[in-house]
Amino acid sequence: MTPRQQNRPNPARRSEASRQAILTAAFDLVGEVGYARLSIEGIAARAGVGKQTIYRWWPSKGAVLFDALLALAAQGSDDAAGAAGAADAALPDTGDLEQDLKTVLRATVEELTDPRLDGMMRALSVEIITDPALAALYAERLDGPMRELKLARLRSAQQAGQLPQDADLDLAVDMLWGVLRTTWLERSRPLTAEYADLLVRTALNGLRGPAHP
Amino acid sequence: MTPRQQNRPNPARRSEASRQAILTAAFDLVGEVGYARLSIEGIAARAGVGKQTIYRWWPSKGAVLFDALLALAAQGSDDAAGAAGAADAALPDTGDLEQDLKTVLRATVEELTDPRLDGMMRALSVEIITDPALAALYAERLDGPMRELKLARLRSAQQAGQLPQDADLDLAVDMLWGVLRTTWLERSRPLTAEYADLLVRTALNGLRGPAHP
Amino acid sequence: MTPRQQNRPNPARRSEASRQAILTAAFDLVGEVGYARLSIEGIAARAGVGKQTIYRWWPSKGAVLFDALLALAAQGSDDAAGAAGAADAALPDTGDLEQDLKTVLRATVEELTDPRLDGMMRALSVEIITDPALAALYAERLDGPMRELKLARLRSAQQAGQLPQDADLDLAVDMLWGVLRTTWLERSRPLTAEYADLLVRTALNGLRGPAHP
Amino acid sequence: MTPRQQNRPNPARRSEASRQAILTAAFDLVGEVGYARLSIEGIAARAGVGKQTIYRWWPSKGAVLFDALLALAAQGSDDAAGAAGAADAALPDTGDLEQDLKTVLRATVEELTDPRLDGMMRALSVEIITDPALAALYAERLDGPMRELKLARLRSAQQAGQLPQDADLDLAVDMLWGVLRTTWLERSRPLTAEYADLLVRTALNGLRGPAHP
DNA sequence: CGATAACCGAGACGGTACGTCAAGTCTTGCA
DNA sequence: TGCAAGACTTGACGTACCGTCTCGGTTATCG
Repeated sequence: MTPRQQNRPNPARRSEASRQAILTAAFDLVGEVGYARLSIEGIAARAGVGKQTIYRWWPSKGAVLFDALLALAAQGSDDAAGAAGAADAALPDTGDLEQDLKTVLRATVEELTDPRLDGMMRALSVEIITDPALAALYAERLDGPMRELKLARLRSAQQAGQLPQDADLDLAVDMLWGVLRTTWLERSRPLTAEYADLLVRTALNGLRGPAHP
Repeated sequence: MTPRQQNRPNPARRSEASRQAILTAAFDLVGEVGYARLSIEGIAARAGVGKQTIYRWWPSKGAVLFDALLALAAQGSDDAAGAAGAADAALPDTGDLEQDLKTVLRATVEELTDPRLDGMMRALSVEIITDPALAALYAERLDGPMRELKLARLRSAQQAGQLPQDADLDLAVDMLWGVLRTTWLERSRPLTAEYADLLVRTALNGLRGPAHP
Repeated sequence: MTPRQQNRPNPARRSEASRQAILTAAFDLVGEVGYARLSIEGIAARAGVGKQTIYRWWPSKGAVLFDALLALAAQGSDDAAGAAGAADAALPDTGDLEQDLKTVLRATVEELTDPRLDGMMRALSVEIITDPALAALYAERLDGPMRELKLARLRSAQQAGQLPQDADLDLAVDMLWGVLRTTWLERSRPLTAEYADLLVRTALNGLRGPAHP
Repeated sequence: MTPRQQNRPNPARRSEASRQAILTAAFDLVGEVGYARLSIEGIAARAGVGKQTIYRWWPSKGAVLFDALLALAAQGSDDAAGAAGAADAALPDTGDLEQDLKTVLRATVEELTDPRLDGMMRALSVEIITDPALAALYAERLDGPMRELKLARLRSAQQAGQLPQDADLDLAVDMLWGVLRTTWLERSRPLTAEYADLLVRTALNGLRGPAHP
């Protein structure tokens, strides 16, 4: 028997309408007022919901944001390359690794430039930085699946001989998307398609192995 | 004539003791209770200072944290490699770029593992993500000088023929320290000396190799 | 035709077990946590009953308390002199009015000193003060019958020539029990048998007519 | 040295305007919406004051009501016979005890008939019934002084030979005003001037007559 | 005698108010 | 005037209950 958590509300009786309203309100509000002025009371009011309905189902503001993003991902599962792409999606694989990566990173740049997604992602980032539990959840549910897609594309390239057999693919992912993420978070330089291209070129060089051993 | 700010208190009459007490209290508290529970009132109380004394000299909690880190950097200016190293410091230059970078990144890993610095840096990161003005200040006063040191070391290697003339050194810095930063912020994997080494090796490959093969 | 209330539950199908459990829980809880912390949710939980079962049969918290006291009275109908004595009981009538009244008021003092009854009566008093409808119900169902018993005893004394024919017996009841009640409610002095005795002596004097016309 | 309470706010810096606004708002609101719907938030909002300002200076809603009534008493100190009469006031003393008492009790009836004072007094009564600490405060600060005035008048009558030397004057006060209070609280009969007169006549009989015949 | 309507337990829901914490502003009195 | 102290308004926190409203699951008549 699967162990049951006790004292928890019964998910079977959960109001789907309220859940949707809350996630939508959270997403809308974070885009309108930003993270600093985002409040649970505000979300509840906007969603036309009692505060307790939020506290009943989510442990923290961050968890709500997280679910809002998850819902967004599930909804927009057609956009294979989307940062919030669904689990069954796949990165493009035309055989040309560099070109494919550029396509994907340009799309990511596009997303992070959209003010609503920018606000949402920043808010979630703050929560993740602050709350290790949420960070773990994020790693498992959002970052994990996404990373798997990326790794799959790189493995495909590896099998095609475009990357060395001993390349650290995990690190490759960090280099490509991690750098992009830091640059965006710290606003250290404008995010452009050119920047994405440069990133891909340089990182791939590093992975292809020593040019001058 | 330098443009004058009006309605501002007179810095000449500022109490240095209070300033020091506030910065110390901020640093201590962020290490003890974390960012989420850090409050201006708490800092003022710990510093034995009126709240107004904080509001008089700093525009936001983030600005206090920022100054606290600046003070820390100034104080520990002997540690050339420290993330908080002073402006006149320099990165080690033994002629062996890879080894030097490993040394520096290992030191950075060390710092980010220290709970007090970890707390402080996370707190500041949150503020920077949220507040573009603070991000700009950070870029100018802390990240900028540090980046200059890093660029200097890379330029030195470039002149020594260890890096191509057309290598994008700014991007190199992003790849090395930016990846480290993301990994730390998201706790996506444990920060170790080995990870630092791997990072250096791979990134240098990317820079050394032909960008346009 | 007797007009029927519509939309009301069918009393025939009412669960007696639940009714008893609710009244018992209400009585126990008011004794344990006091009026201020008494809640319908608490009563329902303690009684192992759904909230709706309370709302279905009682219009307010006060009404529950009222019924709880009524049930108590019906249950303890042997104690003729009890404040919660049953309808068919009678006050003692030995022929000695003063002595009989002292007996009854001492018993009342005894009851109001019992912590559980004290809590219950205070709670009910609060509801009565606040809610005129409940006050009317109380007057009709609890205070009324009790008052009738008291009046009966006084009338008996009147017929025995122990009280003037024109004495206002209603006022006499107020003077005896009303004063006791106020003293108890306001805790303005300790409730003792001696106090009861003094009360009886003095009030009877007032009723026996002018000593110095 | 008088012992000082610690951790308490400094009364010297208290805002008199806020204090007045709160007491006025409490009095007005209790008259408008009644005790059941009276809330601290409501009082704060009506007074244009932060909730914390109420919690800073009063321990409970009852304490606010108490002070509101005290303020009312101090303000209306001219009305010597008022239930809220000031400490230096005195009951009328024309030499005719019965007439004087009728005058005073009629005035009390008048007050308790005023909807605003009725609401206020009911609210305070509920709090007093519930909270022994407030009951003690009430006894000391409001009921005590008032009772002293009443006792003074009765003592004067005693010296004039209108009451026996061994009459229990405290009980006399209970009989006169206590009965009135219970009748009012329980709404057991309409409060009229006639009722007040009857009460005075009967109670005085009890006191004048021989306690031990 | 099986359907079908009701009560019942449980508890999710939109709300109101609670009492607390902290934000940022303002005032007072000391140095 | 800078400062410590702290009272002020504001607003959000997370909790407790309110009274209403489903949900399945027993009963317990009635067709």
